[in-house]
Amino acid sequence: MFRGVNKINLDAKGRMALPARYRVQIADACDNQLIATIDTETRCLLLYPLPEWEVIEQKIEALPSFNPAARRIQRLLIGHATDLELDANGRFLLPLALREYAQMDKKLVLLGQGRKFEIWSEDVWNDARDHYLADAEKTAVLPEDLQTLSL
Amino acid sequence: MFRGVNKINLDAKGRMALPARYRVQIADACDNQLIATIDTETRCLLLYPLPEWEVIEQKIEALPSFNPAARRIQRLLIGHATDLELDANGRFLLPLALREYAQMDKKLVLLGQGRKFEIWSEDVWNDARDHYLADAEKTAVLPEDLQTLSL
DNA sequence: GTGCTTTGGTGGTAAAAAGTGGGTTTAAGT
DNA sequence: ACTTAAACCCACTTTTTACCACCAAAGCAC
Repeated sequence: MFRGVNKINLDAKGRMALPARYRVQIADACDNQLIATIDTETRCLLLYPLPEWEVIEQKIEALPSFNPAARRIQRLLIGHATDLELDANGRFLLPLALREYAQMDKKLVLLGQGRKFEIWSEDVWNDARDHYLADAEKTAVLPEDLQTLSL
Repeated sequence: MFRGVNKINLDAKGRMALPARYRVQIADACDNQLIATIDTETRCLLLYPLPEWEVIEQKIEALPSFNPAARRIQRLLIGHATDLELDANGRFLLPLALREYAQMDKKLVLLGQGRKFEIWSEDVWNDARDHYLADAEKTAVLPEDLQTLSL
């Protein structure tokens, strides 16, 4: 399970370093084979260990192709999915197209999200985070499970 | 079950010492493996023994990713959750991002809350405490169980 | 009550690891 | 063939973390 916030700098070549504390976990989960794609709801990127992604990809592919919403997801998610590999220093190159989608400049935030990571432009993340903290989604309907969740 | 209020000082590196009276309990509850994350309602932190946290995390992680309220909780709670380990002197390092969220400087308050702890900036805690004492929440509707609770 | 011992809290230091930058080669595309 | 970009490699700088030592306070015994 991946957790936590990490401030990360993108270097001049568009590379980012995976924080060291995740390296062993990544190494034996997927042999440093990662997949990055876009989040369809928000301007951020999703980062999966390859085996984890393959499961999701299969589910997406299995969706009925005559359904417009399904087609949308297929094109966006699978269409933007990119194979990444860590270099000797634990870094990987984020493709320009994905960086542009997520409005990234130098400062990024890597967010552990269980089986995957999210990568945000720091500015975009700060806005989203403040928005969430300000109860923005509270009025939204909560899933049954969540209403009884005891922290 | 964790109980009690403890005044604690943060040192220059952002480390805090776990009060000695909780040490044995923590050691055999979770082998000194703790998780800190943010409280979404208030500017304070939550501190869980790892096994305790994992139960919660699994519930949150299983929520549907296309539900906005679920996404909010996932990003805020799992996104800010950080693994902590006690050093040889019973201290752990609070990540800068969490310290900033909870507006912490030097003086903290550690609050036993059953299966978890809460960590507050002392100033923030004093304000919140006074606020509670001043009946601010009295008009709110009490859950059924609470109405019949006998102290 | 006084002194000694033990335990908890605090601060600092040094070694290791992680992050960062760049240069060179190889591949790819025009 | 030439230009551009990505992969690989090497080296430096900064940060982190593990370890050590000291001080203070509390408890115990005499």
